Amino acid sequence: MTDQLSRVFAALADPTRRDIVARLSAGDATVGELAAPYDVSVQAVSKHLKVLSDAGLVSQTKDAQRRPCHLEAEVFDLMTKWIERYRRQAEERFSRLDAVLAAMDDDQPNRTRPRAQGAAS
Amino acid sequence: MTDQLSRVFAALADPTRRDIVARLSAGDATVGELAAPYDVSVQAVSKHLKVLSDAGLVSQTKDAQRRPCHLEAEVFDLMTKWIERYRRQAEERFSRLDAVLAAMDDDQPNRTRPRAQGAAS
DNA sequence: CTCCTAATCAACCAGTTGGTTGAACAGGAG
DNA sequence: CTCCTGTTCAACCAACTGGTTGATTAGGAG
Repeated sequence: MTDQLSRVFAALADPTRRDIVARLSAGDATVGELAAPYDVSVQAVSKHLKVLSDAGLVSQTKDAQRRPCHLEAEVFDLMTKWIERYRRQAEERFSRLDAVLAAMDDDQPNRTRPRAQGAAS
Repeated sequence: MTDQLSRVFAALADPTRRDIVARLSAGDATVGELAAPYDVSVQAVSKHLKVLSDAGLVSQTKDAQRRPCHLEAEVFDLMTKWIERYRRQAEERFSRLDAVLAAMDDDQPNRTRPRAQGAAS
């Protein structure tokens, strides 16, 4: 799982990590602050933050002993782009199919419909 | 990992599964057709399809022995909504911080700035 | 009916994941 | 210096993942 997109999706597949992202979207926070609401160890949260930061979703800076965490929102674009590409493609296919079916109905109302496979590349 | 959002993110964390989604966005396909390009067994691809269909990303119908797979694009909205929510929130926070910094500059041009953490983009 | 094809089920294996505990490190505070 | 705080490192464990092979089911073709 070497590529960033995989790391980003994998990072967000965990509810605790999504929750951490949600809280960081409201403002930076230290590891301890982030760990407080959960009944898992600070070490576990530290691991979650490592996963998030390996995915490029979070960055950490130094402030004495503290490591304030900051959300890197740009990485979201990577996902959004990927998602939008295929959603748009799928939707276009639907409308094309609809058009074809409509044309066929106009043309020969009683013909059986083809399987919706024709647009495969 | 019970909730659907987790299942969707986890499903897309695998490059092979993302590739399958990409191909299905161009048109429906059978398990065998989907397995052909990869050098893994058909069983492995069948497992990938189970993961995708458990996530609600893919549905399978029956056509004799064949199981044509179809992409369910609506599930993408679930992700997009989640992503957009927190990205927007984070971006609003940035602009608010920018406003604060601007106000400070107007007020006392020579004061040292707080750590420029928020505006880093 | 028998044979072939498409797909899934079942058992197994190596590697990863999310958690634990205990030790270590870095940096103020007394 | 010593102590306390915040965080990470290291080793370990149970559960899950992505892959394999072999058996099984479902359905058309001869």
